[in-house]
Amino acid sequence: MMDRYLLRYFLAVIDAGNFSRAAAQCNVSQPTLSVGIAKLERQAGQPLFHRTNRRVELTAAGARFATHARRIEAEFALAEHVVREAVPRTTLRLGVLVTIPAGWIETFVTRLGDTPGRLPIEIVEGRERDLIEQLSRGRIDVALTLVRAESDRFAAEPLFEEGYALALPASHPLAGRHTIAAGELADNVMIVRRQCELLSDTSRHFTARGVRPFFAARTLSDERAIGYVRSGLGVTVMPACFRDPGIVRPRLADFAFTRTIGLLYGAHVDRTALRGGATLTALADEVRAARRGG
Amino acid sequence: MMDRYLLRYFLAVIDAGNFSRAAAQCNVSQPTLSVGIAKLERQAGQPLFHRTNRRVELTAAGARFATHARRIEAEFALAEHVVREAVPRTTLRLGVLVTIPAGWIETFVTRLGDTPGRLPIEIVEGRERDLIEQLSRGRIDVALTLVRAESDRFAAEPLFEEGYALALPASHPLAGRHTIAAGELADNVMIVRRQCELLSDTSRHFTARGVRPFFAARTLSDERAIGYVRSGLGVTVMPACFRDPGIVRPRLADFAFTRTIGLLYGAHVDRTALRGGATLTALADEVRAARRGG
DNA sequence: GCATATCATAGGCCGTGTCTATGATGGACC
DNA sequence: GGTCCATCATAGACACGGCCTATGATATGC
Repeated sequence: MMDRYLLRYFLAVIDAGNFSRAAAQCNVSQPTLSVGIAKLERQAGQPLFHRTNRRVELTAAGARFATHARRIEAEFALAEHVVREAVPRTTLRLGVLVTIPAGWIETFVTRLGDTPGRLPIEIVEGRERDLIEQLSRGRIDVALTLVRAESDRFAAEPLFEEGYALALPASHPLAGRHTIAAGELADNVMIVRRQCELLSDTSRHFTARGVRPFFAARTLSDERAIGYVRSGLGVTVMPACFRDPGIVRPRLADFAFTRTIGLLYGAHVDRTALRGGATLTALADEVRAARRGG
Repeated sequence: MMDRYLLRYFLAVIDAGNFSRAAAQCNVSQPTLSVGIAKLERQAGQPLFHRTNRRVELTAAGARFATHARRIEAEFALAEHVVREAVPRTTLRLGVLVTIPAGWIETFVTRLGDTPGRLPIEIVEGRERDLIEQLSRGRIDVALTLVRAESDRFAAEPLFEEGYALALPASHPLAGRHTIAAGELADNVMIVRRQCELLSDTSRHFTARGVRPFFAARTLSDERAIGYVRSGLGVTVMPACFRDPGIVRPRLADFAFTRTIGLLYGAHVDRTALRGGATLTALADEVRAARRGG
């Protein structure tokens, strides 16, 4: 496995023009450097230098390799430098729970263009556990996701709390009702939102009440689920925040689950610095506004 | 000095999520990986992971470092790959002797745009010895420079031979003459072309004939030298190929030096492949045409 | 409170990168 | 043509350090 010190030998030979000077430059003896280059060539599978007496010249393979070797060394130097100095992040990596309406994020991103002091943004979608994992890996900086009382692993900023509700087509016989019991939906075809954080609870709720529906669709997208509902394919249960002209959202009786949506901050980020930039403030405002007005 | 294996440990921890799984992934024991990370952190000057029991999370420094670590690993993989496979060069790196008229190269580059099968080109200027060094280092592929009989280090393709001549302003008293002896220029102010491959020979030629002129300018650019001559600042000696409306080029008596201009091919390049592409053919044609017509 | 998971520490083994010493080869120079 | 000097390659010894097993410290979960 090609090691770094071999690259330094290699580059030194290129720069110095011969093995002896290269060895001196690397603070090793000439034989050491010689076996090093030999080892590198063995690993490369072919000679990297043409040894004529009096001087060495790169072979074609050596010339190709040199470009990458230099880049690697430069990147090492940069890495060693950057790990010490606190360079501010240039992009905000935002995780977004899949069960948050896509429209909110679209609006947020659209309006972000006008926000002064905004950061370039990078969005990563995922389920709750995906986002938590990405957050702990340092792959994202902030997650717009569920905030749970028991999750104290990350600094949390709750934005709103909401319940879950049925989603029926506007033409559904029960569309005018305010609250509907599970039993009343016994004959209804249903749609499974596979990404839902409450999937098993919902399933349990119905089976416990003797309702074992046929599932007309299993989807990972809430937008498609809404489309199916609107078209009359079936009904489903979704977070209350999802609204659409073609569907109604009556309560499901005795289904008291709620969720709190908010921001979770990765352990590696400077939270105040992120809030200082207007980006996250804009996101929080947008989410709250969408929740109220949606 | 941060070694490659430490980077692999580091990245494995990020990917695996904890030290034990990372160690397994690297085929080392957990303690080995543990001391490896500790070593890396000591070299980095600060912790890269937040160790809470149950899991590890990247620190801010760790997150910054991770980007570069991944890039380095990717580049290593690429280097190992590229050194084996013969990927054709995508650019032709051309060295050009500084004492070759800039206009030739400009015309060549301009016309190259129309040449089918051309390679993107990258030009490196330098004196003869600079180009030879770059060529042997594999930094350039071909050099348009002096071809000497005794230089058999590189494959050579001569294009033309020429002498050297005086350069006088068109208004100079001796401008009409075909040949001028050094002694006739005793009172003339001269211009030193510092980059000239024949500088010392020229100087010797004059001093040997008792001419010790005042030097009005020392320049590294032939175009500026011509400008000085044209403006009447002084006279100089240049390769015969330099022409300009404002100057005349009489011979310098008993100055029999000539030079052969041609292409030198780096040891690392596949010469036939390069000629196969139309780029070098175009260059050779252009140089010969400029020489004839110039 | 025991079982289980985590990462850290200690001490010894051994691979390998390093050294010095020497050889092989090919100009340069008289 | 023989000597000198430069080049890179090879051989054998040393020792640093990366690796192991064994054990400890600490927190979580049933």
